[in-house]
Amino acid sequence: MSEQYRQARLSRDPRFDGQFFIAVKTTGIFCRPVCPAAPPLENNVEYYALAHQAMQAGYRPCLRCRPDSAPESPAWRGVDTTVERGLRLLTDNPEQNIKKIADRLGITDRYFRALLQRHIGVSPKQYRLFEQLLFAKQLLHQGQLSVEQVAQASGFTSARRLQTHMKSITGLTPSQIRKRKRNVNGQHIRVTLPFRPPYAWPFIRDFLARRMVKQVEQVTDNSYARHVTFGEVRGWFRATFDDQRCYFDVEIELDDIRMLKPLLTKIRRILDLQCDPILIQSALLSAGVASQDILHGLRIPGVWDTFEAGCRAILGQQVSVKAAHQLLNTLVMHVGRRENDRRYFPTPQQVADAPLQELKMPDSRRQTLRHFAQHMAAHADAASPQDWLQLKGIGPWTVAYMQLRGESAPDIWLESDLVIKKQIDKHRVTAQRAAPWRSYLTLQLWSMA
DNA sequence: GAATTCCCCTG
DNA sequence: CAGGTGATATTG
Repeated sequence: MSEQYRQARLSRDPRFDGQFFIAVKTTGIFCRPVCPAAPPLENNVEYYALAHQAMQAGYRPCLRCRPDSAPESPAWRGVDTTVERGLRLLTDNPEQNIKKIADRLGITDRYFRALLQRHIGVSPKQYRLFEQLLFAKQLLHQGQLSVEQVAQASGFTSARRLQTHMKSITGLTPSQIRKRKRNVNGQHIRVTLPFRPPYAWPFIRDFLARRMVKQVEQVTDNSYARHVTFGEVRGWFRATFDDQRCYFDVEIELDDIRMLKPLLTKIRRILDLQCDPILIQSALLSAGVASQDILHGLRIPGVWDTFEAGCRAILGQQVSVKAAHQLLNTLVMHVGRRENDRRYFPTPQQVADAPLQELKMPDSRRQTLRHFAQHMAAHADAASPQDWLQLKGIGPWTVAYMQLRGESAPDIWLESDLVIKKQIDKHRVTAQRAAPWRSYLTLQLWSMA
């Protein structure tokens, strides 16, 4: 195992970035496999699967390669182990208390602590703290936000707390971490979101462009931008693709800086940045996709949330992508809130209350859309696929589409889709062999049509 | 015990 | 003024 690590770090191959971390015993610093610094001697090196473990062991993050900005490991790496699920829950629900998380895992909080301690040597609380610190570190490097704002954005209740912890873990104060002067005049917050190459940007771009909602989204040759809302909080982002450096350069405007983390999580999902393309590629090959047909770096193009995905799916029933696109734009034009030249995708309540007469489609589908919106308005947080299926006019295809695009679920197989049916025969693929990544197979087949 | 808040220092 | 730090009272 350590021989593989050795080769991976010496080659500095970005495909290994985020998979493990290299701690250097002589300096007390830990790095990413892509660190530009001279590779340390094997004798002086320790390997860790998680940045948190290296920090727990007393190492501080390297200032050159910034382990805080390594791409996240795939969400599904060992998706069945309780530990991995627990870690994911801890990061995805930073506010929720440990006991609740243990409940969701079906174990007691005491056992959860013990489990984490044994497997990764970090307590749940520490894990969260390290996570916050790494995020804060990234924001400090970006240089747009004050220390106070960074503290807020990374989930600390005060700048004081950020300071103490930052100093105790890295030995440096927040402003020392920020090597350049703070850029107060910068218009936008800027963050880089890394991915593991390759990334099939042209595919994602064209996919998004063909379904783009005017005034809400904007797709250019190398970027995707949109206006968003988190309840009352409004925001905007633009993610610009950088193939060379293997990241998206993201500009952000936000009313409430505390929403920064949730927004970045959304963007990561929409652009499917945590995907491990090598894994996907081999899944596609074993399903029987010809190697010259394979789209290298294929990702799932996400949408903002399941409600929006549901609207898109319902409006896309029985019609072409082009017609669905037309309907979607009509819906947003008439129902979405408008402010100056910007427009926001409508909320479930807004759609539920709208007459929807402008939509040129059968009345039954209008009803479906309305019922769906009412349902989503009533059960905003507890929406589940089973519930959606109960609604008249929502069948397996629609639900699958919602999960594929709205949740970026990796294993959605749109078997009832007409295009997919044709493609299965034509290319003689065995979908089962692509599990648990059949969403990618679905997209691959769509793209070949 | 740890977090929070406040005060005051420095550049 | 922004940021860093020690001291203090309060809290669970």
